[in-house]
Amino acid sequence: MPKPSARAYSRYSRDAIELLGGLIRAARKERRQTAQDLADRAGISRGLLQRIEKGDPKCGIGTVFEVAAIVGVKLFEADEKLLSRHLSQTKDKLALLPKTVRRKFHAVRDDF
Amino acid sequence: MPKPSARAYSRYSRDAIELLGGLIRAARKERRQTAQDLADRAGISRGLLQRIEKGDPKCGIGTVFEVAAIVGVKLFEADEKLLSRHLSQTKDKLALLPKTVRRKFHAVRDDF
DNA sequence: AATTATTGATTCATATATGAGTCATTATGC
DNA sequence: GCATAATGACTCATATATGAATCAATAATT
Repeated sequence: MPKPSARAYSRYSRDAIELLGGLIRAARKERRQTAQDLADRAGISRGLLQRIEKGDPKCGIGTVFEVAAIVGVKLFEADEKLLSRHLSQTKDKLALLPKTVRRKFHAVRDDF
Repeated sequence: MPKPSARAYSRYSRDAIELLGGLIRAARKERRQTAQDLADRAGISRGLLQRIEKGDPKCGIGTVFEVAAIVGVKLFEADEKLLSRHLSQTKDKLALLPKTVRRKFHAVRDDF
């Protein structure tokens, strides 16, 4: 019997996660760094690092980003300064947007 | 008594995650989409979406990326085609790198 | 102004990710 | 070729993320 129901992920998401993991692994090896060593630096277990590098969608985004940062893989192609600037810009933008959104249609009238 | 020990995240990681969450929230509002509606589409609870948009590091990377994809936030600033190409390139590169790395130094001689 | 939808912030039970450990395999350095 | 370190693939116990539900506050429509 197949497992009841895991979560479903789109192709795009899976590719992106797998790519991120692959980039991490490549970067680690280029630095000639051991999996155990990187895991230690990131404060995680070697097993978890293995799943991250393999592209497991069920890893905490915090740990993944942390590991990526350590080996120098950037998700936004932005350095620290640019990143925080972009961050505050986004916050400003959010402040302008309406605080709550309202669906345009109350219900679909299909009874005619 | 302060909580024993949560995990630590670097400034960069926190900023990156918070930025991603903010981009998601901004994109959702621009589409005039309800939090509940987006959560439904992503197959997650509204509470989890809330944490994602707020930038909680402890969310599964799969769910975060999935939500981002739904509202059109591009990871790696790459569309679907570019992403899969980059992915296979990385795989090729990994095939070339040494399968295991070896630490250069067995131990640090500090006994002199 | 009144009504109603949306959101943010909780709490709690439960599903599940993570750490620790083991084992077999393989590559590396000598 | 040998010794050994690194890796991949498991298992299991436990910490923790997630879903469900609720409530108050606030914004948006009529």
